Amino acid sequence: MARKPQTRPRKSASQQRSQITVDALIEATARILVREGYDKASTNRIAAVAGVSIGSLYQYFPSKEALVAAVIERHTRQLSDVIQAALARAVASPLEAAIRELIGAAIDAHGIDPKLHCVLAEQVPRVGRLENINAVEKQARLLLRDYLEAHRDEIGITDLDLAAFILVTTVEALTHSAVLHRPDVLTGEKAAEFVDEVTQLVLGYLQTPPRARKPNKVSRAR
Amino acid sequence: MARKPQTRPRKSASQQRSQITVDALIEATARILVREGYDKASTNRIAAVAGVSIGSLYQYFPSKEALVAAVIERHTRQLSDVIQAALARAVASPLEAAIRELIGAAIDAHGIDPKLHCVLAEQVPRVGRLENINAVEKQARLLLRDYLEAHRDEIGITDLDLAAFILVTTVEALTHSAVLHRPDVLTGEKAAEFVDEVTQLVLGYLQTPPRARKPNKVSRAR
Amino acid sequence: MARKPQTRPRKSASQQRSQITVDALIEATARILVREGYDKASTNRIAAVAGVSIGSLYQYFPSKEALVAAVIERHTRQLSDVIQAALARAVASPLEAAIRELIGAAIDAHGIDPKLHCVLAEQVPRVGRLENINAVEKQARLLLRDYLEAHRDEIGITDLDLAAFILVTTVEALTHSAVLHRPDVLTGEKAAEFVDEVTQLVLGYLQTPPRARKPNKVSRAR
Amino acid sequence: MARKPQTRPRKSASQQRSQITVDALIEATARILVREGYDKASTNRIAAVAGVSIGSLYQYFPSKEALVAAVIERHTRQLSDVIQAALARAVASPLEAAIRELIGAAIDAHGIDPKLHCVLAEQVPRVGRLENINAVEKQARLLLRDYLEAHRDEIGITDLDLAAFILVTTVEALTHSAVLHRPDVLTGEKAAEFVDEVTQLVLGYLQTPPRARKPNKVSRAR
DNA sequence: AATGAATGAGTCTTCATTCAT
DNA sequence: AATGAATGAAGACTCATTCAT
Repeated sequence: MARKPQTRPRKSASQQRSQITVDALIEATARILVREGYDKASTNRIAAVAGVSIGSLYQYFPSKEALVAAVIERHTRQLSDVIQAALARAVASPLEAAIRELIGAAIDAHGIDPKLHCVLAEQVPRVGRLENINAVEKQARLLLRDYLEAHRDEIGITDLDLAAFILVTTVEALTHSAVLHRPDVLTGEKAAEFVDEVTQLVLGYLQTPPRARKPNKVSRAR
Repeated sequence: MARKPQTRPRKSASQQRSQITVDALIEATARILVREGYDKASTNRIAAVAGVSIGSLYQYFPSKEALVAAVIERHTRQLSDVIQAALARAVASPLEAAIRELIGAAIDAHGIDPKLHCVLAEQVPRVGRLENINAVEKQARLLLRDYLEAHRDEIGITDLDLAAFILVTTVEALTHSAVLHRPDVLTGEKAAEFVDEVTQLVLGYLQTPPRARKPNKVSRAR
Repeated sequence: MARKPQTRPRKSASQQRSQITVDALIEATARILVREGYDKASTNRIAAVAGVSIGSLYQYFPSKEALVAAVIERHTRQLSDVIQAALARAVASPLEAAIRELIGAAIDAHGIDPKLHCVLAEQVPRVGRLENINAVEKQARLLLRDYLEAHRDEIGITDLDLAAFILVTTVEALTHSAVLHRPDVLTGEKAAEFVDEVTQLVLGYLQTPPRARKPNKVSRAR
Repeated sequence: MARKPQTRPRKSASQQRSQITVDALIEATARILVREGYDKASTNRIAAVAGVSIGSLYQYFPSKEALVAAVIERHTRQLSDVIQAALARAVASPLEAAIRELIGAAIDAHGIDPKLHCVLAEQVPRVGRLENINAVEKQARLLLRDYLEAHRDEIGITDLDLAAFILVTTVEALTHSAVLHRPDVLTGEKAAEFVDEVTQLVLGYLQTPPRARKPNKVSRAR
């Protein structure tokens, strides 16, 4: 790779140029997805918005799908960074602080590019390479499980996989749904209340003593 | 709709025939969505599967969007019926039984046509009149709010709108996500455990005495 | 098929309309191939020349290849008819008359649409469905072989497969090449001379007594 | 071409380098034509296979057509050399030996790069300057005509142009067709038989005494 | 009403060729 | 000279929708 010293600057220059093109394409895709929706995101339109020829688009992305996948990946990486950082901070914290950290991270994550997040969640067909939109959640599930394991004696739950699944799903859904349907609760002083409520929800669940649980069957109506 | 009895039998007959055609088209659309995905659901294909000419399709539905909207509406109505029935039963029940009723209803609702539910949720672009997929949730939120209001003294929460939002979102998300990612927890004996856990989550939240809540701020990392 | 009597005329009418469209497309393809060459024969251009929308083109032909294949088939069928008829006449004729019949048929066949014949022979890539351009020759080979078998005692050759191969290839090549490179020998009084010469070539070969053949090796230069 | 000896070594060096590049490009083109067909032979692909940048390709060849023409020319020259050599040997030989020489040469020529020969014959559109694939035949026709002229008294034919045309076309077509459709007759002991048969065909034709020819008309069916 | 042939705007994608570095 | 990024005209093909019968 670094074998041709004299061509390095040249190559570096062209690599830089390529990178600019690639970035412009991803950015244009994201912008179109947000502003006009998935259906309007045709490759020709993306190229035009990126200020790049359609030929260049196909030099870097083999298909429209690959382009959208790149947008997803970029967005996912940003989310992931926020979540990772929060969980890293949380790992040494006591239970409640950790939970608050997690919830705060979820809110922050959903604040990264909310419009894009919605489009990716609602309009992009989860098929082929595009189905790993939920990768972040999976990852969060695993990390949280580890945390719960380390704090096993503080909580009254035995099936930690299930608990992690429930918690991550709940926190994600609440944040996501709040962004979409109740953006008011995420701004100003209401935000703190929202965090408190969700913390309460989660904490109450985790700390329930095992004996309080009654595993009686429910008669489910057909 | 089926109220007009014997009068004008001829027209009634043709109305009936029309209804059959309409149903066939909606059914064909749903089947194709499930079996082949949104992208493959072309109007010509739908007409063919419905055993109807493309011309007739456009006689009853002005656009492809209208067709998909009809599928959504039909599915939504089915979900709605289940939820409504459960909430009607729950309205006179004590808190825990009501919660279990709600969770059971959510699970039942997701069992109506899970494949179609997923496709509608994941592949159908939520644009134009197609965005009322979430109408059921809205309705459930209102009904639940009424219930909580009636049981205000049993619960330690003041913002009932927020509480209803949190509960409905949580239960829906957990059920939906379980169907998609952890179908195992919804079958056999695990199902009861799942209901218990979610009940615990919800009940613990609702019953927390107001004094136990500490509204201290979290330092949210950027 | 003939079950719906009352719709017959209607259906027949639309079938007729379809047939007109199909014919127009094949004819347009052939014309473009002749006038502008294979490369210029784009589906959009074909549709335009046929006075038909591109959508209709794809309603009847799944691909450009299918369209060209249809042209080949149509041309091939015409050639085939001429050859078949000649061989049918020849089957009861004595050797020389049969040979003359065959050569005459080859010339007639090449006169059907010489320009198209050349384009098909020279410009159409023999790949996929398009490779059976040579089907006619194959068929002629088999028919001729049967004839030779029936006249075995008049000819001095044992390997009839090889003989049929040689004869068909030779006659086809001479006619084809004459059309391309020496069109003069196929018109006017020269035509008769050409037929005489080729007849002589073929007849001389077939009638050579076996004893005249000397199978001595040739030293082939590398 | 390689005549300029030691003078100006620098330039000579670069000329040499250029020649290497040119050869690599022609070779790459030929290889791709053979391995993947005409359609897959894009200029970018050719440059890549040749280990040369697309820019350099266009430094040496003004168009794709020029590149393919160079391949044709190179192949044609190789064929030509074989044919020329054979005819040079044949010029002093008696009739039968000369004929055998010619046939052997045709077979050898078709053995030079049979795959490439087929691709050039079947897939490369004969348009523009690409149509001189048949140049070799033309040349052979002239040379053979001269030979026949010199041996006029041994043969029973008056129209030597026509005779040369018939002979060259026949021998070429038989060899070509054998390579394509009956490769078995060109290998092992069958090869000798094939040469014998073709020799017989040609010799029989040439030696027919004029008086044996009967120029009676054929009634050609329309 | 029903039919299905016809429409054509618009999509994805390729590839010969140019040109800044 | 060499490089390879960029270009964009053009091609194959799809599909929602219209309309003559």
